[in-house]
Amino acid sequence: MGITKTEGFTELQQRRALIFKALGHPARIAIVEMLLKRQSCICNDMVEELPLAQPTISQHLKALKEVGIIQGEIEGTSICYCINEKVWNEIQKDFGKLFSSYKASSKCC
Amino acid sequence: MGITKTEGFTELQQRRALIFKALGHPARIAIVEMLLKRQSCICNDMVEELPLAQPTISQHLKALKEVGIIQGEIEGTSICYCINEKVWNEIQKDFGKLFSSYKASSKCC
DNA sequence: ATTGTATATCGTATTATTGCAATATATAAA
DNA sequence: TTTATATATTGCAATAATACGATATACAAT
Repeated sequence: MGITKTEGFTELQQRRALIFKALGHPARIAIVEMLLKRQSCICNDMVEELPLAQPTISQHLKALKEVGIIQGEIEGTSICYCINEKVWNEIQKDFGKLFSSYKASSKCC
Repeated sequence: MGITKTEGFTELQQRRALIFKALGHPARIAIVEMLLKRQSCICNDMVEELPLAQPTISQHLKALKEVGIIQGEIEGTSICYCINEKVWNEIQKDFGKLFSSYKASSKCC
């Protein structure tokens, strides 16, 4: 139905899914990569670097902002985006835990 | 348009986006978590544990299999799924690199 | 052969996502 | 005030994703 069922899943599972989903688009990956590379924030630079129209990029920025991965600050006539340190660290920690919980096994496959 | 533009993005950006997207649903997170917890593989167990119908779960398993995160093996009348060790380690490494490339900065925001 | 069990696939209704043109908004500069 | 620049929002068309009933497939047991 296009609608995602949430009942029956834990809060953590839902949160993880939302974060992964937010990063599940090449444009949003590219945006995050830009913000990681230049510690200083950007904005119109993204519109010039990415192969998408300005409204589309604005839309992707909004999606990343909604889950807390990035944040923006007005700076004159432009807007300065950057990684949200707190959220980023939380994600890094949680994903690290998730990925390292794997123990190889010959029990199957 | 519902269709994702790929031209203009690197192979790595696209690969990362596909992995994140594959994990961007609570059911698929739950499936991966089950496979992480029990080293031994599962199958019908997922249908019994998850709050979704069997065809829906089969669909989610397919999505995870398509990006290589999990793999299945026929075992009599049932199918035994498990994490794909090689792919999992690759993802862990790449994501680790991505997340650790962040350097906090007071240059903005 | 028939029955039961386990999965996958098909078809389809519903909703979400993507992309962009047009437009609105806001600030800075002239 | 007018103009230019930077972003966001709206509206919409096209496509993808989600969920599930119905059905197909495959094997095991009787």
